Amino acid sequence: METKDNIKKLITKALEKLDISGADFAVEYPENPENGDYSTNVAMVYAQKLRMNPRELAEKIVATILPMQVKEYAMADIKVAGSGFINFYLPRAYFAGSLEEILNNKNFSKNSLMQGKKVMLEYTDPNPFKPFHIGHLMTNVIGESISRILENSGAEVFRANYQGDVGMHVARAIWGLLKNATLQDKSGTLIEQSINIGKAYALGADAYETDENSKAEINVINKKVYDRSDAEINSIYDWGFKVTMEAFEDLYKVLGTKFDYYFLESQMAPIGERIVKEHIGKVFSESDGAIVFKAEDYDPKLHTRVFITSQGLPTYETKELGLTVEKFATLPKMDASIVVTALEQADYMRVVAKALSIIHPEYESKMRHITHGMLRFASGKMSSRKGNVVTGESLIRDVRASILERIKERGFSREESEEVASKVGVAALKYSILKQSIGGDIIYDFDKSISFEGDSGPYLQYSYARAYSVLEKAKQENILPEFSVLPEQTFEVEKLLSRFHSVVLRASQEGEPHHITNYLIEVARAYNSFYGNNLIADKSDRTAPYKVALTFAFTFVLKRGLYLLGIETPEKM
RNA sequence: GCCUUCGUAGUUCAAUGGAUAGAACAGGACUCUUCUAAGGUCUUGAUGUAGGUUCGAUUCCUACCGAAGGCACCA
Repeated sequence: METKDNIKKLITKALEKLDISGADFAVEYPENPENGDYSTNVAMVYAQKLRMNPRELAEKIVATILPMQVKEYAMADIKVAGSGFINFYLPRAYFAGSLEEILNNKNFSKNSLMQGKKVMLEYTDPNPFKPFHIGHLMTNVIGESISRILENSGAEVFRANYQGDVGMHVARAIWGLLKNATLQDKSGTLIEQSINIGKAYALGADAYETDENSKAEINVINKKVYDRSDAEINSIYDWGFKVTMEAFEDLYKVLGTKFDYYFLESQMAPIGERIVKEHIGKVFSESDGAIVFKAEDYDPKLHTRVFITSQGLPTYETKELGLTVEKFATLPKMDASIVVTALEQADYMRVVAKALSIIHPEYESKMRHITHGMLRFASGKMSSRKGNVVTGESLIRDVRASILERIKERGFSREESEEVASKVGVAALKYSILKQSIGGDIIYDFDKSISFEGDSGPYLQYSYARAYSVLEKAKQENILPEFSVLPEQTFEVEKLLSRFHSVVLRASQEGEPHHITNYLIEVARAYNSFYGNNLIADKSDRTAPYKVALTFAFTFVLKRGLYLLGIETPEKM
C-alpha cells in the first residue's frame, strides 16, 4: 500500500540476494526534490560493517534492484548520490495515480493504527462557577484534534470532560454573588449571566486572599454547599451550575466539540476515598494525621503526596484516582485512557498513576497523560490579573469582531458574514495553537493570528475557498476531472498531495497534530503557486481536466486535513 | 536543592540520527484587461556553552548557563 514500504521491501530483497543483513535503515523523503522522491541511507548503514566504500555498496545494491522491479512499481530512475544515498525517482504516472486515489477513495486519509481500539480522551475540564479561560481553550483545541486523529486511525473515541462542581472556587463565586446581588441578574443572555458569575468568582477569590472575615464567610459557604443545608445557597448554586455549564456547551458548539461523558468531582470523591481507605497500610500510609502515598518508595523521581487531609477531606489526588477507576468501570473494554492537561499537572499525575498502577496493574499500560504548555500573550499586557482574566469566550469574540470588520466589503449577508467570521476566527485561534508541537508554551500574538497572511489558519481557508471557486468555474465551463492527458511537468503540489497519507500516519503515531498543520501550509503554498502560474479551468487547454482533478484533490486533502485539526472550511470567504 | 518540559534567523515556529538547517512575520523590489491580491515572484539572516557516542548530531549521553512549571494537607 504505502510506497515507502514497497521500496523498503525491494531493498530488503536486494540485501538478501547480496547476503547482507543485521541493521536497520530508513526510507525517507529527501528535502531537496533534486534528490529524488524517496531516498535511503541503507548503503551508509552497512558500509562500515562490511568495510566497503558506501558509494560502491550503493551501486551494487542499485544493480541488484534494477532487474527486480515489478512493472507497476518501476521507478523512472534510481541514482546513487552524495556520500552514498540511493535516490528513487518515481514516474510521472505515479503522481497522477495518487491524485486518482484521493478522488476515488473516500478513506484516503485513514490508517489502521488504532483499528477497533476503544479510547477515552479527557480534555478541557473547565469548572462551573469559574471562567473558561484561555488554558481551557488550549486543552480543548489539542484534545479535539487528537480525538479526530485517533478516529482517523480507526479508534472509537469517547470524549470526556471532568469538572469541579464543588470546592472552594464554588464557595468564592457564591460569596461574590451574595455580596453583589446585581450579579445574580437573570434577565441577560446565558453568556452575560455566566460572565457575571465569573466576576463574582474574581470578587470572592480576591476577598479570600485579602480579608480574614470574608475568608471565614467563604469557608462557611463551602460547608453549606457540601451539605446543602441552606436554601438560598442551594438556589444560587443550582442556577449558577446550570448557567455556567450551558455557557460551556455554547462554546463547545463554536469550537466543534461534543462530549460523550461528563464526570463531576463530587461524584468521584467518594469512589476515590473508598479505594484509598481500602489500601491503607498496603499502598497508602498515615503521616501527621493525613493519608499519604510515598511514591518515592517506588520511583526515586516521584514524591509523597497527601490523598486525604488531616481534616478527613479527599484531595485532588484521591478524586483523580476515583475518576480513573470510574472511567474503566464506564468502559470496561477500554484500550487506552488518555488525559490532556497543562504541563503543571504532570508531576502529581505521575504520583496518582503510580499509586493506581499498584492497585490496578492492568491499567498501567493503558493510561497516558498528554501535557501541553501555557498560552501566553506576546503583548504581555493581557495577564490574568484580578478582574482582567482573558476568557476563551472574550478571545473568540474579539477575533470574530476583527474579522467581521475585515469582510465588511465582501458583500455577504448578515448571517453569512457571522458564519464566516466565526469559522475564520476559530481557525485563527486553533491554528496558532496547533502549528507547534505540544508541550512548549505558546506565545499568542492576537494581531498575527488575524493577519491572515502566510502562516495562519485563515490562509489555509482562503486557499481552500479560492480552489473551490476554480471548481465552480470548471463546472460552468463543463470541464470534468480526467487523468487521460497528463501535463509534461510534475507540479510540486502533486508530489506533496501524494504524501498526505503518510503525514497523517506520522501525526497519529506521535500524537502530534502540528505535523499535519505544517504539511497543510506547504501544500497550500504549492497550490497557490500553481494557481498563480497556471490558468486551470481553461477550455482550450487539453490538460485542463487534469489540472481540475488536481484542484479537486487539493480541496479534498485540505478539507480533510483541516478537519483533523478541528478547523472548518467555508466555501466562500 | 531535587524533578519535569524546553533553549534554532530580529520575532514566532519546523526539521522520523543524514545531503546546502526549512517556513512565516518584520525590511526592500516587482506583480491584478486571467478562476477570490487574505494571493504570487525575487531578496538578507540562526542550531545557548563545553565535552562525548557515531561514517555522519539541531536530534542521543554528561556537565554548565538560561526560561517556564512542579516539589504534603489548593486544584
